[in-house]
Amino acid sequence: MNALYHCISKYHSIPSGAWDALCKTLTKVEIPRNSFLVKEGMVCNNLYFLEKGCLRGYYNLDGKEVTYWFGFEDNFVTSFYSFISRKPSVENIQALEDSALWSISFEALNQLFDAHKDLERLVRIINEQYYIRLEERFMAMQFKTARERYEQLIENSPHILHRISLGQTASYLGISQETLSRIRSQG
Amino acid sequence: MNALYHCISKYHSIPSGAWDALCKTLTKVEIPRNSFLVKEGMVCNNLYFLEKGCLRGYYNLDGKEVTYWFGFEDNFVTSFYSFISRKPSVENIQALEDSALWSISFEALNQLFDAHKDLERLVRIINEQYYIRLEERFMAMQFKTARERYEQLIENSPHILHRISLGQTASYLGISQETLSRIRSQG
DNA sequence: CCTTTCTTTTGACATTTGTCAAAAAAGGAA
DNA sequence: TTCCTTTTTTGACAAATGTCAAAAGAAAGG
Repeated sequence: MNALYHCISKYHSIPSGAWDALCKTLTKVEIPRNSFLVKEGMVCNNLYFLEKGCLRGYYNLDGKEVTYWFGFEDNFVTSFYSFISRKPSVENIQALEDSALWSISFEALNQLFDAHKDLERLVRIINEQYYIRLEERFMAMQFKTARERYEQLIENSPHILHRISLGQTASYLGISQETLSRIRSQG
Repeated sequence: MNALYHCISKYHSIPSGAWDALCKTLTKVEIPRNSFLVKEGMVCNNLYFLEKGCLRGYYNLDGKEVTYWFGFEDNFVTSFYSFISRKPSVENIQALEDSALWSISFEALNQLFDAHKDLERLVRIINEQYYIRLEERFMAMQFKTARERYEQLIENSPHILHRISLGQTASYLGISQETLSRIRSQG
């Protein structure tokens, strides 16, 4: 759990009592490549911390898989809409590599919030940071060309290019695989 | 402040002590049409609740104004990135109509969080709901055509069409004004 | 090493959307 | 009303990106 502790400390320092309580409720989850953490139609009851491996979030649109999100080491992962609203997920979360995660249920997390104000603050702050990241991606999507978005990806998330296939990267960028292939070969 | 009280009650019920404390720190702000609540380059120190009127968030990209957000009655408004990170805003927030808002500073809000756990919970929950909305818009932007996004706008936010000019609506949808005009005339 | 499968590249062409310029329409002020 | 300004529409054309199909390349298994 060192990775988790190190990760959350960057957002907000946690008293040891709260950390201990958190540790007690965390469950380790290991899933093999290609298996699913969340499937559409099911309520996602857990928030995860990805310790090792790599995941993607995608949904089905007109028979196509649309990837809109990747998770790597030290990322928090969940089907956010489902986890928060307690409604069935519209998305799937799949392991792209053998992965190891720490899991906490919605219920347990909310109980922790009642008991440990610092944990609620931590999550508030993390949510805010994730909001800002989504906002950045949103703006890029709305106002930049395919090539600019690709260049921004090289700049900001080069690890994606190393660990993710071209087709899925293209989907993530909101362009077709062929277009990305052409951009990459200096088209 | 009735509108604010009614609005936040939908998210989380607030004890009267916390509500009183909040009221004491709120300042009323009234700004005329076309004036600015936030200008790029300045740190946005306040979170606002829009009681009356209408605002837009936009930034300048290659000499063009790119509108990516509108605020109406009962919306919370701020330059989120700047408010959270305490760095200069990259965006402008401008009144499209004469507007009335309630304002709270970053500092005052964080002091309230220390004193009233329920207020921090409220904000956490509101943040989560706003995250979900942004996620929806993001997905629409990434994977739907201009026409589909317009139809989704009619469905979800018809008030935008009534109160916002065509050019700004087009920008919000991530398309040119001409394209939106053509879509609207059944192109 | 060979075969099979999956991923990436390439070509030809269609579609969507953007850009520029001008005309038309709508709205405000005197 | 009449003039002036802003917004919206229209046309012609260009650029960006998607789609389909096939070929080339890379990875995996036996």
